[in-house]
This record gives sequence, structure tokens and C-alpha cells, in this order.
Amino acid sequence: MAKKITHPTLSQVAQKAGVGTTTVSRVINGGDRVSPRTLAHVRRVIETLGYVPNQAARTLKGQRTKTIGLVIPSIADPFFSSCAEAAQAVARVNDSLLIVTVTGNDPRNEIDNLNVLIRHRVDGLIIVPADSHNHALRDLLNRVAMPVVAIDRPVVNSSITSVVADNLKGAMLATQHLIDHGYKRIVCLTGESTLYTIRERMTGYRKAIEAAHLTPIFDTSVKDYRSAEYAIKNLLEGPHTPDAIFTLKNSTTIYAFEALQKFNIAVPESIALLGFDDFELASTVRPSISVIEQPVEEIGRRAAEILFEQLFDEHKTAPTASSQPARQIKLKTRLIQRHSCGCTPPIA
Amino acid sequence: MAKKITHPTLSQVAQKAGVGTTTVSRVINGGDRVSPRTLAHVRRVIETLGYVPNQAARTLKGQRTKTIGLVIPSIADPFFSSCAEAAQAVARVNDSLLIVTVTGNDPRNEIDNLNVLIRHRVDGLIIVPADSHNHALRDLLNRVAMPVVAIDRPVVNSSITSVVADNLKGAMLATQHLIDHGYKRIVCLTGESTLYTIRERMTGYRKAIEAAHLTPIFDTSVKDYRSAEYAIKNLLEGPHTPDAIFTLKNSTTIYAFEALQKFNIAVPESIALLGFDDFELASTVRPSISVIEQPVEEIGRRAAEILFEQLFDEHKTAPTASSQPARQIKLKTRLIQRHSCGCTPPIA
DNA sequence: CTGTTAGCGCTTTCAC
DNA sequence: GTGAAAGCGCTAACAG
Repeated sequence: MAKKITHPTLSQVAQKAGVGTTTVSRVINGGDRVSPRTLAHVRRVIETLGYVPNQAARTLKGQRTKTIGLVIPSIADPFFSSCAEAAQAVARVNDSLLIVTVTGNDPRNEIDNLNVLIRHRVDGLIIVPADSHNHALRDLLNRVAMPVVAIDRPVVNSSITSVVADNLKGAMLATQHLIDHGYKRIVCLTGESTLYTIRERMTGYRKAIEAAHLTPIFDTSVKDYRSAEYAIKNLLEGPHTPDAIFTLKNSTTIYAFEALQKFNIAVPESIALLGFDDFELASTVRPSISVIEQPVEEIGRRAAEILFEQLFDEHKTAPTASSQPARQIKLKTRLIQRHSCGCTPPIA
Repeated sequence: MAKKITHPTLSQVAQKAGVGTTTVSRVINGGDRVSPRTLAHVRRVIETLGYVPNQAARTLKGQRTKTIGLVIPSIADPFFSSCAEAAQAVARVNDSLLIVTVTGNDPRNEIDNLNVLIRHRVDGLIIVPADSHNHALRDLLNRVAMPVVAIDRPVVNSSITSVVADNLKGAMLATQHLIDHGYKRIVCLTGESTLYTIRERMTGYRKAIEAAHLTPIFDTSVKDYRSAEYAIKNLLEGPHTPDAIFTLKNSTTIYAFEALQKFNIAVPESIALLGFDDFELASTVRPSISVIEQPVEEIGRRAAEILFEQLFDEHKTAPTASSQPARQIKLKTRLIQRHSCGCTPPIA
């Protein structure tokens, strides 16, 4: 069995190659200032031994770890996994490894994850704060010796740069579109209403509704399919049957769609539907579902790019770097007109 | 600005607390054999300084890194991200960090990723081999000084344990179900046909078809929606219009479904459809799509569990551990009967 | 209970 | 071009 018990070390390579450790070090770091002959020889020995440098030792010498941490609520959620994939790509370009951890939106878990990442001395951090207002998180992040970028949700009262979608404008856009279609009783299904993103969208909806002198109607009860069915049943049986529904998140949109389908409500004829956040089969279901699209990949990409910029600056700037004021980057959302809102898009 | 430039070290803590480094070390490792008074005091200093142990130094002392690597083709693919989430959960229970890297199914990328992970001295590796027959991969994995388990696809000619779905039986099950419905001209749309999983499914389909004395009909041309539309158009216009379609992967199923929809083909009346691998909205589209379901989470979970078992055994066993023969764990798949195959399931 | 000390594998002056 | 040697921050004997 060829399975080795321990990894070969640099000095083993040096010994076997009959050179000093310095030379081997030079070889694995590009091979400058080493004669071509020695270079080739050492490389051969490295190959034979299957030597791979020990990152821990390098890190200990004060080098970058070439890793960045990404802390997200879930990796199975398409929104976050797309962000992650985009961030990965940027990390790779910068010769770094992305370490993803998941919090399940639990603040305790979040702190734990951050500590693990800090233990590993990641060079920087991208985080989706479970709770934008969490003090423990804010304090931890503020004192940590590495750049941090927040995505999807900001960290309030901190100097942390954040990259988020323009939820407010997106929701206004959506609501206005529904209003333009002539709907008067537009209900807003929020799903869990504590998250920053949802709050922003609620505000956007309210603003647009009030500007049109209509009445905002919120339903925050939808948690799963069952509650969606229940909520919609109530809406249908109530005195003011809605003529349009605006759902604030992916899963809510799907639950609402399924419930509407279940009750044989014609969409959009009887009730129109418009959702915040696009999803894979939104264009495949019948009717296809109109949505506000968020620039998912861009969020992940920009966040990672900004992080590496900060990493780079940090390197150039004097240690007394006066951190700039918290930047907040809001990325544009877009309305995708499909059938469920009452539009008749050109493509099938 | 409170942002510190360097992390405090253990000896700084020791100094400030007026104790030896050993004591601090004991405190951060559980606090055994330390007087309650000292313990509390040191903990306070740690808190004040915001000290977080440096994992690199620990690793260098030969400890486990408490990290495991997961190498997958894509993180945005629901199948793999679900595996990842499940593996994460197991890792967390074992007090470890899961590091996910993505290969895009590129063997070169895969080797690179593995080397990075090895540099970081992860304790173990879970990998979805881009190519089950790749020699470079097999050799690298065989000589690496840590346990490895493969998921979704095996690594041939290696002693590496693999956890895969029973693709062959699943495909037979699917095909047989279509045969039982009375369909005679059952076409198999493969999508990319080089992957291990697809090959297995093709074999399963062929076996079932031949056992029923029917003719296997493969179409390997579907790459995207456009090619699916083209393939189905050809099928419809050909001399032998199929009465059922069996698609071997998620995206192919969706493309086929959309094309069928586009051509206004009644499903399942004119052509039935059955797909390998379940997906989120398969039950929401109309007609709902029957599929073979793979135990996704279980694959990720089992793989991680086995890895930690091996890690544990390795610890107990003598260094001369004679590795057991390659285990291959095949997990059962399940047929989910919905409408597209011609069934009339009870639930909406 | 507590402290001293010797490395872990690597990079990096500083000599040759 | 090349090597010797000093640590990086931590753990683990081994004393006390």
C-alpha cells in the first residue's frame, strides 16, 4: 500500500536533493535565483516525493493564507449558492481559496463560524449577516484584523462595506407595474418579515401603493405551502378579494402560485401575481411568472472584488490606514415581464 | 479606529495575564488542570484582547486541521449544493470546517483544487471525480496521506470508497415503469453522455428495454434548450414518433418538457415524459413531472460520515494500516409517480 | 496546579 | 547561487 502516513517536508526534499532548505524554498516559490540545473533537479525530487508545501508553516511565517471566508445562511439556497459561485470565481483569479460556512440564519452559529474562520486566519471575510442589527456581530467584525464585506444585507453602525440589491426600488418598480396594469387591491405576501431585505421591499411596496392612493395590505403569515394556502383562502373568502398579489421572496411566490393553482384561480385574469426574485422555472410554469430579478452573480462578484481591493490597499497603505466611511453599494434590479402579471411577452 | 493590525498571540495573553503560556493553552483547550481563579482571569484577558488562537500554529504542531475538503463540479447545481449542505452538517457535528471547491468538471482544475486542499492539510477529502478514469487523479489520491471518499461517481482502480446512487437500477425502474404503461417507442435523451452516472443510466435503460424486446433509441444530442427543441422536432417528424421520453438528467428533462410544451404536444397523452433526478418545481408544472429521485442529502451525509469514521479509525489503527478494499456504497433511488408518465397520483 | 522549553515546517535575513 | 540559522504561535513533555 503506497499510502503514506505523513507528508514529506521541505527539509526532506532538501536532504534528498542534496541542497539547503533555502534553495528548495526558492524553487517552490518560483525558482528565482536558482541555477537551472539545481532547479530542475529539485523539481524532480519534489515530484518523486509528492511534496506539497505545508500552508500552516507558511501562514505562521506571517504570510497571507490565500483564503477568504464566506458566511451565508444556506448553501442549498440558489441565491446564496450563486453568490458563492461568483465569489469563488473571483477568489480563484486572485489565487485564493473560498471557504464557505453556513449559519442557517442563526446568530450564535454565525459567531461560531466567524471565529473558526478567524482561527484559520482567512485574509478577508464576506458575510450575509443573519441580523443586521446584531451588536455582538458588529463588535466582532469591527475589531477583527481583516477586511470585511457584507452582502445582501448591511451591518448597521459599522464601517463595513456592503453590496446589496436595491430592494426598495425593486419593490416600487414591481408595485408600480401592478398599478399600471390597473389593479386596485394589491396584496403583499411577505413571508418572514424580520429580514432587512424583506423590510426594504415592504417599504418599497408601501411607498408605491400610497403614491397611487391605494391601501397597502400586508400578509406576513406565509411560512410554507400550508400557510400560503390558508392565507390565500382567507383572501378569497374575505370581503375584499385582491386582484393582484406581490410576493416578496422566492419560496412565497412558489407557494402562492401553487395555492392559486390549487384553487383554480385564473392567473392573471382573476388574480395577477408578481414575485420578488427570479427562479429557475419561473418561465416554464404556466402561466409564466413575472418577477423582479436581482443581480445575484454580480452581488457575489462585486463583493469579492471589493474585498481583494481592500486586501491590496491594505498592503500598500501605511498601517495607520484610516478606514474609509462605510460604502453601501446598491445594485439595480430589473422587472422581467412574463404572463402572471397580465403582460403578454413576445417569447413563449 | 479600533481595527487592529495584528492578531494578539497566546504569549501576549500569557504576559498580560501574568501566567505562563501553558496555562493559557490549557484554558483555550477546555481549562482542565487550571484553578478556577486563574481560569476565569485568563478568560477575561482573552476576551479583552479579542484573542483567537492561530490555527496555523496548531496545525504545525501536528494537530488535525479540523477541516475537510469537498471538491465538486459546481456549487450552483442543486444536486451538489444539497450534498454540500448535508456534508456541512456532518462536519459541524464533528467540529470541523468544510471547505468547498469547484472544478467545473475540468480535470486540470480538479488537480489544482486538490493541491490547494492538500497544502492546507485538510484532514480528509470528499470528491466528485470529474473523470472516473483519470490516471493523474487516481495517482494523486492514492498517495495522499489522508482518507478520501468519492461521491456520485467512483474513482476506478483505486481503493477509494465511493457513495453513489444506484443509477443503473434507477434507470431500469424508470424504463420498466414506462413499459408497464404500455409505451412501445421509448426514447432516451441522455444529455452529455461521457459521465459515469449517465453511462450507468444508459445501461439501465438498455437492459430494461431489451428485456421487454423493445428497441433502445438513444439521442445524445441534447446540450441546451435549442438542441432539445431540435431533437424533439426531429423525433416528431421522423418515421417512428416516440410515445414516451426518458431523460437522464435534470436539465435535459426541463429542456424536453419546454420543447414539448412549445410544440403543443399533450403530455402524457401524446408523449409521456419521465426524468432521472427530481427538481424543485417538478410537481408544480403542469403536468407534474414523474421522476426517479436520488437520495441527495444521504449521499452527502453518508460520505461525510464514512470519512470521519476513517479519520477515527486511522487514529486508532497502527500506522501500518492495511487499507480495506474499496467499498462501493450504492444508495437506492425511488420512482416518484406524478402525471407526466401517465399516472394519476392521488395528491394534486 | 503551574511554568520552561523544545520543536512543528517554512521563509528570510545574512553570510559565504 | 547557495546555505545556516532564527523565529512565526502553539502544544506537550517534563519539571517543580
